[in-house]
Amino acid sequence: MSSVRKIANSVGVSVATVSRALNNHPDVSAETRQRVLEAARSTGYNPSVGKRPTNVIGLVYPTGPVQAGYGDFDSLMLSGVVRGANEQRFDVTIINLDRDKDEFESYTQFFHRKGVRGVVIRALEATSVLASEIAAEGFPSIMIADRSEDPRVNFVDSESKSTSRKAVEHLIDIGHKRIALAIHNVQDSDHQDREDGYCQALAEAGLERDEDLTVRAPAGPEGGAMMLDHLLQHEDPPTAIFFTNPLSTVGALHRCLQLGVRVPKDLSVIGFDDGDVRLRTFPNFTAVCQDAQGLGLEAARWLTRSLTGNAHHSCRELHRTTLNVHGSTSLCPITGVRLMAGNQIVRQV
Amino acid sequence: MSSVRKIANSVGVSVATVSRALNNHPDVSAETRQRVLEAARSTGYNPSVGKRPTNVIGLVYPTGPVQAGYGDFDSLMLSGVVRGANEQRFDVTIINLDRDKDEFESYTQFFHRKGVRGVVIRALEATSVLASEIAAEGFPSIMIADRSEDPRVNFVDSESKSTSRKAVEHLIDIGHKRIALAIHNVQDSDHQDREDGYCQALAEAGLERDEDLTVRAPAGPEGGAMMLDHLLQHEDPPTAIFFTNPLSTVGALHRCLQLGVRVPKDLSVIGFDDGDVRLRTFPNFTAVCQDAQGLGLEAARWLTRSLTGNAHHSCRELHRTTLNVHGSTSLCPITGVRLMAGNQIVRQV
DNA sequence: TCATACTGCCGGAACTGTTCCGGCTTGACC
DNA sequence: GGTCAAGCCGGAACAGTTCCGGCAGTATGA
Repeated sequence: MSSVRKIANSVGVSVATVSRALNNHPDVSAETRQRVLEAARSTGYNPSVGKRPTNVIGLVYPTGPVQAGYGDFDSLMLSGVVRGANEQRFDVTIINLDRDKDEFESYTQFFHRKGVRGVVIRALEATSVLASEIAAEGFPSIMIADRSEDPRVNFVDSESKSTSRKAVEHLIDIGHKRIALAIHNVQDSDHQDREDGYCQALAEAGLERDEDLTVRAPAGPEGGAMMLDHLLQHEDPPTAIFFTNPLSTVGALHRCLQLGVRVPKDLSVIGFDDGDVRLRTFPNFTAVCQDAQGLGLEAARWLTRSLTGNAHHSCRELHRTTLNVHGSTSLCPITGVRLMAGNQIVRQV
Repeated sequence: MSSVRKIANSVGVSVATVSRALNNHPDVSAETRQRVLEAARSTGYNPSVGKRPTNVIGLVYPTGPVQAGYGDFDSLMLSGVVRGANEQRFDVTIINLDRDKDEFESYTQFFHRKGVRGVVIRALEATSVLASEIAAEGFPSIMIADRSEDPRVNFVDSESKSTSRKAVEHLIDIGHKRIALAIHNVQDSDHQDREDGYCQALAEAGLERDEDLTVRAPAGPEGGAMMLDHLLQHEDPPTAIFFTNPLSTVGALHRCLQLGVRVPKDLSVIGFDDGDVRLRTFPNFTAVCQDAQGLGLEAARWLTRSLTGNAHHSCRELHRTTLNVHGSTSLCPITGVRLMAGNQIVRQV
């Protein structure tokens, strides 16, 4: 077991200096600090008050305080993390990196100062680099809601390709042939998955993909409405649309009600959901659902098991998503709906 | 400053015994433990590793791991708590009481073991007693999203009476006279406030309250639909309804779309919202909005300021709510809508 | 030129709290 | 009455942090 005194001996300084170096106090020369940190890293130093190891994991938000605006997702994920940590009697502390992590401090050093033995990293945009850096230091960590090419990075992510495919297959099964894809215009692995699932289902059924039936817009209700308008203005409009974002789906369904497009009689709609959004719209929409709570649960469970010694080496898990069928999908209509100038609706074969 | 050695001296035992008593180890007699705990309480003992006080507050969930199912509320509140704690550079750790609090352990003792200097208590059902007990021990604490008669209890709660009143006044201003109240059938201070606001607005305008226009049902979409049906079956149905729960409002709006009742042309609806639910329905509904994030922010801000010495004595704050007008309210129709047998809609004067 | 003062860096010691080990007392049992 | 076990407690050794003072090097001023 490593301790400040051991490190002090091996480096040839006093325990006071070791403590200062570890806690980022100014009164240490850069050269001494480096030697101490190196010794701490190589001996796997883990601070402990008294003797008891402190059973706390951190939930790390990379950018500022926890962001709102992700709907239920964060709440559910947090709930899962807390439950997962519970199983091994761990507590959860919320850490935000950019508040008081010193620039010259290593992640390991920082997390030790915070008194956590491991961290769950909430993936936002471009968190992958961060996760790689932390993993490279060897600090126990797992990223949640994103994946990484880096083999050292542990993660739990949603796998939405197969369910996206299943969603489109569902539409094909009930007779739809012109199926549109309305996608968030950001290129990440998640959205690539959804597009891939869409393509696979079409190919499998022997349907040609019509590039005109793929539209992109920012996530959000306005984007959803815009994409709907655009698709319905096509001279041979789709009879079904697959939206890859919850709020886009909401916007599109609202727009349908405004225009008088009857869902699902005139048009079938499948969306995405993280939480309960699909149950708030009219009609409730058929959706590919991510299990946000399950992600949190698995991540925290793996991390705490790994810390208590009873876990496998790495975790690179793709969590399954489910297709929940509600009232926004039904048999392909004989007459499709087309949107004309002046927001006029015409039904045509 | 109090320490284990001071306490050991004053009680007349060894530091080892003090530590054991404080940490709930078995090898201490009940009598000794009592004397130690009493000394710790009276001297305001606060454990510290080394010298530095640990700047962490706890977010306490009384029953088990954090519950999902409150929609955005918890996510937003948490976000607020973290931001509020940020200002004084505090961290937040999530604590669930019924996991590892020993039965014979005081709350103070438990929280010290967890290493937090103060707690924010998330009010669920009947948390008021808990908050009183913690306050009685003198541990720094504040309850969030509920209020208490106990003068020792600090809290931040929503004040929904005045805005409920404003909501009903809004309906009266645009010509409505028969305004119904659809309320969650649980009697707590919060719902009492909403009912009081309703009554005050009616009284102020010289309108008689019709008891037939008050209905109660469980919170949730089904309850909302039931209440809507019941009200519209009245021989002299209301032209506007005030719902005091977000999900009830959702259910009622869905039911309107099913029945062909046009909102707001046939019927005006005002609901409640904690987060973004009002923006998910069609039409988006006019709502009395609680600022969940603001509650969290204020609570954590007060607590951390109080802990760092720059705060007033107690906090008994009622946070303001706001009336957000959306598309579910408009001028009182000349012909009202009545629901007949067989779900037939008739319009009558 | 030399005394003085300041700054950067570090060590000793004193402080915080926890746990191991051993000892004392008490009571039960053969 | 001897023995054993359990309950309770103290000493000491452990964990890490911080205060205070010292040492060296450098700048400053008479």
